[in-house]
Amino acid sequence: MKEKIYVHVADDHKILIEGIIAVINTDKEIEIKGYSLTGQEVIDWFDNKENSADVLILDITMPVLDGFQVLKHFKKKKIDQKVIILSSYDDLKIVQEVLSLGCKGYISKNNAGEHIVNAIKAVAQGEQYFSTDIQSMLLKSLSGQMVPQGEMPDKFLLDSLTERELDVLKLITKEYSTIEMADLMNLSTNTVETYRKSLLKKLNVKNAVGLAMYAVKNKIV
Amino acid sequence: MKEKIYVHVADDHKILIEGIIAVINTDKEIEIKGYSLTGQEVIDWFDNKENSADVLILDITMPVLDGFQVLKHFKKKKIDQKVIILSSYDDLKIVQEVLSLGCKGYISKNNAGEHIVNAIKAVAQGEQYFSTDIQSMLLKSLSGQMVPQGEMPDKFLLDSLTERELDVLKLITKEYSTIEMADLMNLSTNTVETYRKSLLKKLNVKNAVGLAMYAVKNKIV
DNA sequence: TTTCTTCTCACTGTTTTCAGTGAGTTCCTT
DNA sequence: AAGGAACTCACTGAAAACAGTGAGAAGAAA
Repeated sequence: MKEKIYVHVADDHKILIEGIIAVINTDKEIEIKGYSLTGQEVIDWFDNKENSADVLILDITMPVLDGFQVLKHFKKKKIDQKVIILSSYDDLKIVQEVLSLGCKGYISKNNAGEHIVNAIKAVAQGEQYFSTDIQSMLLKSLSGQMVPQGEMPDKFLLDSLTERELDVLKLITKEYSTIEMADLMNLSTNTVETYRKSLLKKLNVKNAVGLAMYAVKNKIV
Repeated sequence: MKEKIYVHVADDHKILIEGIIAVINTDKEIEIKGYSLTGQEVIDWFDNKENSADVLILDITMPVLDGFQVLKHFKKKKIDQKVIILSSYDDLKIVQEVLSLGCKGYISKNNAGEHIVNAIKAVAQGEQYFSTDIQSMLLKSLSGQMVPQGEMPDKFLLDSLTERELDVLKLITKEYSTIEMADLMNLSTNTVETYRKSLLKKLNVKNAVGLAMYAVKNKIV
């Protein structure tokens, strides 16, 4: 028999906590050790030396200190608490934010039931866990298929660039010189210069730095 | 009984292909349909209308058109071929590059054996698949935990920059030339050049683009 | 067939950046 | 008072980027 995994749950809706407890109780390896209804309660609970949990299930939106602030508290105090975010918002920026705050898992409430047990076990073993919809979102964002809300990439200009121009643009952002690019692409330096100048003109910037910044803004790199 | 999954393998080392075939043959659901030793062969094979495969296992480094170019070919021809990259390079940039080129899976050769069958099945079903080491690398990069090998942690570098150097760095990202900066800051061009060179040295990059990219990565701009 | 785009390359010149070295000033700290 | 860091400037030479113009080849589209 394996060691038990102890879990603390935090969400401002008690009915949801009860649901989670019900799901978790179906698994003999996992045991609930208390719950909290606000971020403040979470912090207080863990501040008490007598309390501890292998994994903390944490909601983002809570009154009196939200999930972010709880994570920030752990980070500030250098407490290496394993946390799984249970969120209703499938927003890339939120996911990235909590990841950078050291959380180890993220599951959306939509399909929490099917994921929560596996997530707890994975995180307890030191792995990371993301529900399938979050995973696919993360991968899309990585492969540049995602459009961050608010700032639309300049589709117009972007589409006006040819394949070769894009190749050169990418290499420029990697600090390649014209000679190096020509070498790598098996082209004449004159040709690479042509693409470089064409990029400057099309994107209406005045130097290579402008090209690089454009590439960054438009998620080409 | 499920439908068979047909797979084509491409790698310039025949011994590796044989190994993969051996592993795959242990699973009755999957069947090999040909192999290629160069990127050109892959393209030719798929260009032949009589040939097809549910999944293509593709090496990156190959003579006569590498994996990148094969992916580009599919993209250009708007062929929605499911591809799993089998690479010896666990480099974030490469992973991102092939992801943006539409590949659906990425496993490193280190632990290909344990992953390849699952990868094929997952991708065949339309999912994405990444071996655990690649996954953790991707997640680290997302949460900003990635520390580029060899380099000093960026906090130190960033702190080592003086006020004036930061001023110049910011202006560089705005496409200012040395003369323009000198004018704006009421300094000699020589002075601005000094800061510029100091930045290049401290941040260990080779040109202004490198400086700009550093500034972006470290949210200076 | 003609037109258009893309890709390729060349030539000439100017401007800017990069590299190395040296040095005087102020201000802060020990 | 001495040392160090930051700020300032100068000079030289090489390398790279930028600017403008022109043009042939291949392929797709009208």
